[in-house]
Amino acid sequence: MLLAPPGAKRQPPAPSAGEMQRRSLPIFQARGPLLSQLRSLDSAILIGETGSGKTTQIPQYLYEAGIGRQGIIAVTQPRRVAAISLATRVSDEKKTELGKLVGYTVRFEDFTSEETRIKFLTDGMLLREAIGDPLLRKYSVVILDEAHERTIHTDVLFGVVKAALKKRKDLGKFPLKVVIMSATMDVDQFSQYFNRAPVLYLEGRQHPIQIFYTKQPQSDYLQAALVSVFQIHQEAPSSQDILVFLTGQEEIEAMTKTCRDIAKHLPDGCPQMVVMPLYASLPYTQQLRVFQAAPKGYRKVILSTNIAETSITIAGIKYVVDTGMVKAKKFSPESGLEVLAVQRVSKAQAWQRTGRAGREDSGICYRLYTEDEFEKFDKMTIPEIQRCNLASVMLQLLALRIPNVLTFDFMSKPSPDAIQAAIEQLDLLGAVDRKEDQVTLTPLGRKMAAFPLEPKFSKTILMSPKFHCTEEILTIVSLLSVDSILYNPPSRRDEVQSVRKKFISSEGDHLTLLNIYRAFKNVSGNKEWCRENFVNNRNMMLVLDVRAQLRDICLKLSLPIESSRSDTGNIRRCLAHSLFMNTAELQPDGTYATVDSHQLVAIHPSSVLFHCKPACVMYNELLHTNKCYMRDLCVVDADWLYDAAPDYFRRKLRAAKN
DNA sequence: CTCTCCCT
Repeated sequence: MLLAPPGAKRQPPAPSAGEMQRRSLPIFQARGPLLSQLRSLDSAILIGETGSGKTTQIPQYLYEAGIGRQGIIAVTQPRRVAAISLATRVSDEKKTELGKLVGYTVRFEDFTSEETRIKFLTDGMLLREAIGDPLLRKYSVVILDEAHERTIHTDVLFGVVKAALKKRKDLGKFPLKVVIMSATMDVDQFSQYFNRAPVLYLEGRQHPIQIFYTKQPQSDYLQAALVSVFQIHQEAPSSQDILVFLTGQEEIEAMTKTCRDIAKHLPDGCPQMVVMPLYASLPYTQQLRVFQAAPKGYRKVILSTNIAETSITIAGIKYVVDTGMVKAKKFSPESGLEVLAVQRVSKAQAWQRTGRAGREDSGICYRLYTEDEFEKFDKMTIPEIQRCNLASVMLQLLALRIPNVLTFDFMSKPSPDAIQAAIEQLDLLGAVDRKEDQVTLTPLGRKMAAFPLEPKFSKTILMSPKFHCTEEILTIVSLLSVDSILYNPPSRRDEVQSVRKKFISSEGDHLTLLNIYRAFKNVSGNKEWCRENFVNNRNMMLVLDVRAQLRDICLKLSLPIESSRSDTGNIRRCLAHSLFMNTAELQPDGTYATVDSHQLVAIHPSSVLFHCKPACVMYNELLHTNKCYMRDLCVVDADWLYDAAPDYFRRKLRAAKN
């Protein structure tokens, strides 16, 4: 043997069992090429299916190879639970305590320290950090994972990291490296966008899944799903569970009932069946039931929305039944309306659903559409950034000091109409100045950007000291910025109504919610009270966290925090300052029309004002489903609206005269 | 006479 070169280290100890396990992953093959690429280049695209181990291994490879030791390696995730569980797993693999070398940051939870070098965080969290530091100077490497999901935050981050990378290169210090990790989609688009970054492909470890299409197109996907479930049920061993993808709560509850009824009258020798609904607004304890194994001799049938596509993973699913339908939001910039409609899934989404059958073993997927129909599905789901109101995004870009937000380098550009509509909304709220195609943030706008909220909510908070009702506005905004705290099981409607009566305010939903919050605080957040009053305890706990965070921001901005106590007029006057563009008037024929565009709208049946006919209302949002519904309403005096935004209403009056 | 889903 040759002499070791000077300074060479001694032979490293033999790899441990855990280390051998890590080396056996298929991704280990990609280690060399990836590291040499990232030593010489700024960015790389990594394509690999779930199960390739890329998310847990790549950050460790980079760290172990000493790439980016001078800073932190960030790994973003679209979901909180993913960020938390990945950090836990990687810190276990490194045999370190969570929060030391490996940590995570999500809203309300920060498990990092001075020592942290690998940090998992939600994409929304990194975006928020970027407002304080657009160059992301803490980070040496940013890994954007699950990029194919194209969440609105990931899409904005694409532009933010691309700009930061260039700027840091131009400055000639702390180079930033960017890794985009995605499933097998969008590859060319990613590479093009990141200056023709090289693409590495990784092998996955999926189990084989057999796919069956229907021979004929199905006119009734619910009927088809029902037939499929019971066909599988009569043929397959009872230990094999079924996951059915449907579109919404109502549909799922109805189907659950039908399945249970049919299951009662099955022929002898047929296994028993447990049917479980699954959707986001279901109380947490009921969601947890889908993880429990069914008793022996029983088959588990889960009827789910797209929550089971990515957010919730259930073990032991052998069969997936895909109706090919999904309920999703579309944005029409012309009308400025968000439309929630049942529509076809994309091919990418269909593959995601199919994959849910092969997580531990081979699986079977029944697609309730023909192969020809499938071929006509869109390749990808339209990125969220092209389907949403952009007011928040534009405010964030302005806060990031992007030179010209109107020409921001999006990977998939939203329509100019959507961008204009967002700027218009910010202008009405007083957040921006517009001069010859230049949009800049006002001091008010900069304060608004400090809140993790929709601009109209931040505006209300900032106006509240003037009305001496900041305590109440903080509560109302918190209640409105989480999923509904009200649990409305359709089968117990009468019970819900009678129990809720005591909280109802004739002034509308905002004050009704405030009453419920106050009652909840009076019993110190009692769980039993929540159950009895059909209040979603988990969401209510979230409200407390949100409120505390918003209150902190108010204190940092030195806002005086007062309570209006029983004066509800002041609260509504304050709300008018941010909802004045969302108002509707009662017409002689008993319908409502918006003041802004004379759109025909209706009061949503979930509103406490549903059976009332106030002359003038303001609402939080319009949602187009069967009808165009106003959600979360508040009774308002026309005079207050005029006081809140005189210019706006003067313009409206002038437009009406012409 | 009713609300896919995630996130700061």
